[in-house]
Amino acid sequence: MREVIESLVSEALRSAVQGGRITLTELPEPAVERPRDPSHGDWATSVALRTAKAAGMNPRELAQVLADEMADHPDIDAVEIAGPGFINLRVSAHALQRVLREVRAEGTGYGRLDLGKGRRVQVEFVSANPVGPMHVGHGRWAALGDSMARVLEHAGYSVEREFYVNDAGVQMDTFAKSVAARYLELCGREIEFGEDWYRGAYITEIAREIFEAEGASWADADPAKRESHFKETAYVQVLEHLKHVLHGMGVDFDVWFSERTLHAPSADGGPSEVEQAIESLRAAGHIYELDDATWFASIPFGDDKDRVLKKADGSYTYFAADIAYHKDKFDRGFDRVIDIWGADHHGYVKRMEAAVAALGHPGQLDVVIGQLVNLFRDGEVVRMSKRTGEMVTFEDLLDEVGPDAARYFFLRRSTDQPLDFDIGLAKQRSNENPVFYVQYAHARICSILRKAAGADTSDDSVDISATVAELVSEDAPLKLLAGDAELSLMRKLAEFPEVVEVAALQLTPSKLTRYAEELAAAFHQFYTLCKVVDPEEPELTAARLYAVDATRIALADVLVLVGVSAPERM
RNA sequence: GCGCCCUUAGCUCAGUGGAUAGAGCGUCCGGCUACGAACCGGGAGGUCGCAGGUUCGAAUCCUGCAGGGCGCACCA
Repeated sequence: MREVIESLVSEALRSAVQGGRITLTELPEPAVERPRDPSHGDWATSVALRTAKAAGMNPRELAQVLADEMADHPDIDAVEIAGPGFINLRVSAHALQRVLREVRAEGTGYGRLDLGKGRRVQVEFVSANPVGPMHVGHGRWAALGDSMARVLEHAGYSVEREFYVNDAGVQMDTFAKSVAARYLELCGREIEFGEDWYRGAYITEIAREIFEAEGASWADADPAKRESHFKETAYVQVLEHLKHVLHGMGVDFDVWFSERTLHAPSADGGPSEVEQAIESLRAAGHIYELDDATWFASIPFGDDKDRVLKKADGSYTYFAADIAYHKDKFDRGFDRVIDIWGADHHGYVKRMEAAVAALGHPGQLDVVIGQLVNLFRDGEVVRMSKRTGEMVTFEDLLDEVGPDAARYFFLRRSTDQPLDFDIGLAKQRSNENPVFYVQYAHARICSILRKAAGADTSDDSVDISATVAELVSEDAPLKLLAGDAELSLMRKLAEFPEVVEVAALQLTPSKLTRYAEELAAAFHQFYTLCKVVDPEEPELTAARLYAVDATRIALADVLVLVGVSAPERM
């Protein structure tokens, strides 16, 4: 619809210039927007205000010339000039009714766009260290990343979801030591527990599983061998657990990328990917040696200071591995890479962007910073601590509120806003809970359709799509849908492709929950004012059933992008 | 000290340089002998943190200040 309006305005400008009614050396952008106030119409353009000076006319005068050019378009009912020189356009009922046909024809594909033109995008998110349970923030990244991927797919990108597994490095060793210590306790040994070791109850659980499976045989083994064995056993367990929890919220990854593979020698025994990445930067002239360390000159790429890649002791920094990781991503052919990180990593963004630019992919990395989650229960802050073992984990939260409420609440705030998550509210089945408000609209529609079809309302096996196929006819006289509530509903349905576009361009899936609530509200208002099933008005009933079914489809579509179910009954 | 994010109604938050700044909750008033009242309608409630600047026009862009959050390793 936006394109239609934009070309209408551009056409009016061109025609007015050609006809000599205005004088411009250059045609301006159409500057089309949706007015905040619905009484100003469906669309407005400020083009007359912006170009009045260049055209040497006063804005209202210019607006009048342009309005005259636009008046005859079949999709436009009214063109009005308002305020200092806005041109307000009202879309015709006919054009809105056509939207209903579009929604039903496209079904789950309604709102699909070709912004991506099939370009390959990778979204990397969660990437929690596999040394313990995920915290609630991980849940937020999971919901955010997965919905972002869904939106990008809907907008025409080819998307892959990836989880970076930090299976190398000291936190893995700490993890192994911690598990080994608990294991030795179970074997009845006295142990000394390191200060920075992990103390969560889950460590003891893992140790117990190993103890039960393998007995006390490792108690007298060489500590290094024992820890190495425990590391592998335990981390695989944790990783499987992470997959399981994420899957429980409907989040599944295409690729689980192991950090270790970056450090390992190549297949033919040559240099590792980390070494190759450094060499590739060296070849491009971005590497120097200082104080026995190898440095990446990142300042020229906008970083605050240059960064060490290889330390004086010969080992590589985490950043070096991350550069290799991102080089690997681009080597795999992605046109665009999106990383979702917690706010506690924002200091890392500049150097990563610098590295990606130095590797020859400037501007192809987007880092989305997600602010943290504060958990509340009945107004009280719930503290999270990775070490005390008393934290509320992402899994705990999911068990308590369920995947629908969890995903919906995680998406409801914009990403750069810290999220206050109220467990009590998420569990409430009341009008205070927005996820139920939206799902209720969908269930209510299904109920109307069942009722209209004369279906037995107690029969749970009634299939809604079969009901619809029988009930809703393409011959329905949609021109009868001309009341305010009906027009508002159709306007809201028409907005969906724009919402997908904005969410995809700005990487802000939170727009979806807002839209879902607006669409649900438009439907509830329509329902209150318009009786759908009326035996005395068969024509009107047919038309309204058509509109109701289109709403059902669009609600289901937006909920798919959010990642929340669209129940037929509640 | 430096950097990033935030500051909008009593609360939680929307708000792509446009018109009289919006929603939900809370509060007050009203609506089921019609298809799901888990719903709908209406009222009250604002110096958009403060001060400058840019322009036809600023909650939005720029600068400074204040308050809050998070970071500033040859850690990962």
